[in-house]
Parts: sequence; C-alpha cells; structure tokens
Amino acid sequence: MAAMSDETLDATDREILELLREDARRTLSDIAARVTLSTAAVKRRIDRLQEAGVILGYTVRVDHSKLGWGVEAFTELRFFGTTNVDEIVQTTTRMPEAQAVFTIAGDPDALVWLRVRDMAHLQRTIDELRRSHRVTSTKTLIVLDSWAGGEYPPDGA
Amino acid sequence: MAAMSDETLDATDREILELLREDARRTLSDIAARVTLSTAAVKRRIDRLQEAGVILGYTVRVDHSKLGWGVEAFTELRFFGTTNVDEIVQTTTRMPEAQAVFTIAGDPDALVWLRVRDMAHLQRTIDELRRSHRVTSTKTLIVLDSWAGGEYPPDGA
DNA sequence: AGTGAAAAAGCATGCCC
DNA sequence: GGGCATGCTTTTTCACT
Repeated sequence: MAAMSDETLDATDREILELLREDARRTLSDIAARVTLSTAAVKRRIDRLQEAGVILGYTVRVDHSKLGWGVEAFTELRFFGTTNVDEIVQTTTRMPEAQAVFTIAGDPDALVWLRVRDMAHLQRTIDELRRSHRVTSTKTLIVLDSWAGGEYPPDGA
Repeated sequence: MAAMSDETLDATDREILELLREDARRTLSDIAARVTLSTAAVKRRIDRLQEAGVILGYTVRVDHSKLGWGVEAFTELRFFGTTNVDEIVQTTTRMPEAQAVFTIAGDPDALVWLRVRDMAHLQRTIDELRRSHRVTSTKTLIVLDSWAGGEYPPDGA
C-alpha cells in the first residue's frame, strides 16, 4: 500500500514500465535502445521492479468478443447490513463470468465487472449473483462500448 | 465482433491462452511441455491466434499502490440528451487518471474507471470530468478493495 | 497439423568502471 | 548504478511426416 520499499522510481523506471505496458514482449535490447541504456542495465532495473513488487507479472490481452464472450456489463450489488465482504469476493471471483470485483464504500456495496456470451447468459449470471449472497438489490449496467488502457503516471511517486 | 475468422479454437488453444494469461512470459518450451506438444507447434498456434486477432498483445501487471496511485474509483456520468459518445470517450481517455471508459446502455450514460493518488486528486479528477463534458450529474463509487483475474471460458466458442 | 534439429536472436552472469 | 564480454536459453525457421 505504501510507496516502494527502498527508493522512489526514477524517470527511466517509469519509461520502462510504460514500454512494457504497451508491449510486455519487447526485448531487452529494444527497451535498452529506447531508454539509451545497455540491456544489462535494463534487466537489472526490471528485476528490481519485480523484486519490489511493482511489477506483479505479465499477461496476454485477449479479444473476448472473438472468443464468443461479446457482452460486457457491470452489476451493482447491495447487501443486508452485516454481510462479510470477503465472502462476497470469494464466491464471486469463482464465477468464470466475473472479470473483476470491487467492494465499494457507500452505496452500492460492491461492483462486479462481468463478461458473458449473450443476454441470456447475462440473465443467468445476474440470477446467480443474486442467489449466492444475501443480496437486497442489484442494478446492471450493460456496456455498449469500452476503451481500456491509460498511461502510467508521468510524474514521480 | 464475430467468432474467429476461420475456425473455432480447440481445447489446446484455450489451454495456451490460459497459460499465457497466468504468465505471458512463459517460454514456448514450458507451454509445450504442459500441452504436450513441440515448441514449434505451440509457436504456430500462438502466431495464428495473434494473426486472428484473438491475442491483442502482451502487457505488464503493475501494483499501482506501490507507485503512489493508491485510490481507485468508478464515476458514473450522465449527459444532456444528445451528447456525442465518441467525444466523451476521446476526451476522457486522454486523462492519465482514466483506467478505462465504458459507454452504457440506459442510466448512467458512461462509467469511468479512475485511478488516482489520493482523495484530493480524486476530487480534482471528478471536477475535470464534470467540466470537460456536458455532464448533468456524476456519482462516484470509491473502491475499498478489488480483485481482478478470472479464467478463460472453459467451454468452446 | 505436428516433429526435430539447426541457425539466429535474446537473455543472464560475472567482472570491471 | 552502468557497460562489456561471454556462455546459455529461447525463439525462429525449415525440411520432412
């Protein structure tokens, strides 16, 4: 939760993170050329970022609509007074339809990012959400279009 | 938007995608061993998935709180009757605080996923959102905790 | 589509500045 | 913290099944 254990990142570190965000498969030599450093120096920096927990891992970006999961939605959940938040997250995250789960301060209590095949599937998924917790109400926002990305903070930490 | 141009993915393709989702830096030989195929065969499948647009790219997962951007929120936006949706997305996506933007069917009109340094920064960011469009109202959900991940569809497309 | 092997590219390490 | 040189691993390509 705090800043980096030892030191704050410098401009080069942030540049490297941005390059990896764009394409995590960039070679060290490619990155090295762009930040005007040697491959060894870049590798040491990346290792340090990984060690410090700034870099959590690497993943592939997939076009889910190409896989037939073309419908995206957000469902706002409200619970009875004392519902265990961990329990919500635990059961929800096991659903293959859940992309992400956010517990919220205030109203609603949680926000679930869903990805499903079609509207019928969405209906079933929402029903499942309602059943699996002590839900008092849900509201589902159906996504028409989305944009994801965003740069890294250009200024320091 | 439709399924894969040529053919549907088989179980091995989905297994490879899942392995890459867990860790996009796995070597071909590592993947090959897990799916009991040769590295060359795995490479051709991955190349084909990329060619087909199923694989969009590779990215790094970062612990934003370690970078000092520890506050996450969703802001629901409502606009005047005829506001150009593209315009909303265009201007919002230029903000470094915007992680993602979703246009929504119904109410609200859009959902913006924000990541900011602190509450003061959140306030400024929401103000900016309100100013930059013909916004009639906003509602911001502050994230207490989040979980992201989720498996790939285990069944075929 | 898959395999196996050779060539090319990239990575990892040790040593020095 | 950075660079260079070197041995090792991985990727990439190709001929063959």
